[in-house]
Amino acid sequence: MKLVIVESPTKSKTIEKFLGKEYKVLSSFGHIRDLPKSSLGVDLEKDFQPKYVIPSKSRKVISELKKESKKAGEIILATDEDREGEAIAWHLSEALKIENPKRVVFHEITKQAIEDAFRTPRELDMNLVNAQQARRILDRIVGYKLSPFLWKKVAKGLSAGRVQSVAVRLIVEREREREKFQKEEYWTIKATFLKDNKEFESFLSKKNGKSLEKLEIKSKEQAEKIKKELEFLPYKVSSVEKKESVKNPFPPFTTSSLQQEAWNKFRYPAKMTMKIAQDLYEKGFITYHRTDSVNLSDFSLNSAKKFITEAFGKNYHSFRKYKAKGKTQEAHEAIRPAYPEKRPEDSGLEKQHFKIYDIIWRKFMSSQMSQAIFDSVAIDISGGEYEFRSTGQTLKFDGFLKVYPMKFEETELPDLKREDPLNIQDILPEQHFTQPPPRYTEASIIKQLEENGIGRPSTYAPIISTIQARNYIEKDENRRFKPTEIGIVVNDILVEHFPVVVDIKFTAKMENELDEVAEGKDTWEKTCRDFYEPFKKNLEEKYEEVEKKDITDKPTDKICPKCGSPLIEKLGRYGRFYACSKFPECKYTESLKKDALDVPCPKCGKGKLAGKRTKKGKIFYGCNRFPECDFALWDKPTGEKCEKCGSLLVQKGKQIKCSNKDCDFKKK
DNA sequence: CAGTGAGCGAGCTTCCGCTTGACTT
Repeated sequence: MKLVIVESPTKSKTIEKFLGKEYKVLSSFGHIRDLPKSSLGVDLEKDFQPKYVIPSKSRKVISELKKESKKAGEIILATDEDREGEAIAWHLSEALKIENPKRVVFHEITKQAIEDAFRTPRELDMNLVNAQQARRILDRIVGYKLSPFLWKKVAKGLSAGRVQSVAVRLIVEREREREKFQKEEYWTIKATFLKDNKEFESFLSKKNGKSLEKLEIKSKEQAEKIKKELEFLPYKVSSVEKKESVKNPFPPFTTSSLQQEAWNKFRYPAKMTMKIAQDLYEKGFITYHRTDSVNLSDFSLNSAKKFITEAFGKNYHSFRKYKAKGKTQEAHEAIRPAYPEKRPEDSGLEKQHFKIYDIIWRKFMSSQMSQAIFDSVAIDISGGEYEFRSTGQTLKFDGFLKVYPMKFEETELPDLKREDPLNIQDILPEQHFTQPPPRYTEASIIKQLEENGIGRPSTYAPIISTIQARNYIEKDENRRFKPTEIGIVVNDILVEHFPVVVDIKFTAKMENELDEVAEGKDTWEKTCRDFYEPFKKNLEEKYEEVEKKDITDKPTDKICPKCGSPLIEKLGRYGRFYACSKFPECKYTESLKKDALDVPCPKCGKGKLAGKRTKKGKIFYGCNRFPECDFALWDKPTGEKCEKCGSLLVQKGKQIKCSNKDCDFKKK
């Protein structure tokens, strides 16, 4: 018997089918060894020697694998062909004490590819393993050295890391841009012209042959003055430009683009999308859902061709290969339907699962289709020193849009020729204001991180959860991210005192060095040393330099009701609170009541409801006289009362409903 | 994932990346 070990149980099931009876395929369920959770686990005196432990969760897996490996005549490690996959293989060989592990990698889960791969096993690539170790150790040092610094200088329980701190930084910086932003008024001038009893729209575009800048018309007066000038001018067509324009289809999904589209189309949080994708993957509907690759297997390309040709005709099909921009560690395919001929409507899937499968199927199928073709026309109309421009487009050939519908405007312009005279019908000045850059959404922050190479497919969703759990950021009323006060304070400390680590380019620089290690041009120890030596020196200085009080404390003129000493305003993990200046002798604290709603408690009538947090960080609304009154709700009360039963109404998502479980009252 | 909590400073917290599961002393 030959034992094959892969990292995922679903992968093990599928490849077992392709291998003969003499193979047994088992799964490691991801990494099986790691640095210990409760200590640094890196010997800084001995060249960063890591101490690996087997977490309790992996204990059972390992003992099972050990048992089987003793029976096996040969052990083959078939984890993914990337840094992490190579490291898992190495950890397995160490933990299971495998003498001469055979390492096998394949890019595609087909009989042919797997058989080929098994005919050409190689040895473990220790350079690649060492690049992973360097990555792991650097992340551990950054996280486990910076976090305690924050505990000491700001508040306990805080955290910092190569990835999360940059994510928070982006959100804080965006907020600052918004605060700094001064909106500017500007005007555009829209006109309607008439030709053969057909009206069409046009926008003022030039004056004296010079393009009008966006902010050139600044006020109503200015706009009205131009309007007056425009009213009595003679107009004629000065140019007609007709051409074809094309729109190409999009590449198939990666984890990141799937998460973005699921948010943009359905407002699904990344975590939810991943849960649904996991189900679809386990049930065999889609390929692996944690990937940064846009590659497609030959099998899938042929299936797509067959499907498209049969369903829509040959002219709708077009072979397309996609390449990821930038660096990727391509161990998988893009996310695509496992069996492209299985159309969403025939899948038997429902609701959320249907919606996610549907966009995966459409994105994949359309990626192999022809471009859409538009007839577009641009018409310039001159009058005196002014010029208007009208643009129109009509769809000539839908191509991939047949499967992947997109909103676009179709406007048909009348058939005009140069020198045609025109009458102006209506002149409409329109007021606009420049807009501040928008707050990040789950979709746009993931996009931004990915573009900077920060985080991996398996971590985008957890990153978003972590920085919310730490209370660094929160969602506003439009489910967009804004930083909290503690988030801003922590970010500013990191940016001021540890600029190297929270540099947006830090990850990219690290990746370059890891590549050197992977290519054997550099050692992992040197990579760690080059980072750690200056980091250590800086950290020591900052422990001296930075004063906690300066960051968290503000004096107040309030007096402690318990002992009469002054109260101080302090900043904790969950925001500001008042505390007695005589702490620890007097432990009096008081909430700042910023989060109290203007909703009286329906139980005691004396208190008000206030937003609070459970120990796990989940928000609920409870009476501010707790513990004397224990009234609490999960959903945010609106302040109104139910028409049916008189209980409080609450906001649940978009819906307003009654908080009384036995009452079915709903609104909107 | 089906129930909610009073301490935030004083003590065991924290990283990133791979993968699913849930008795263990």
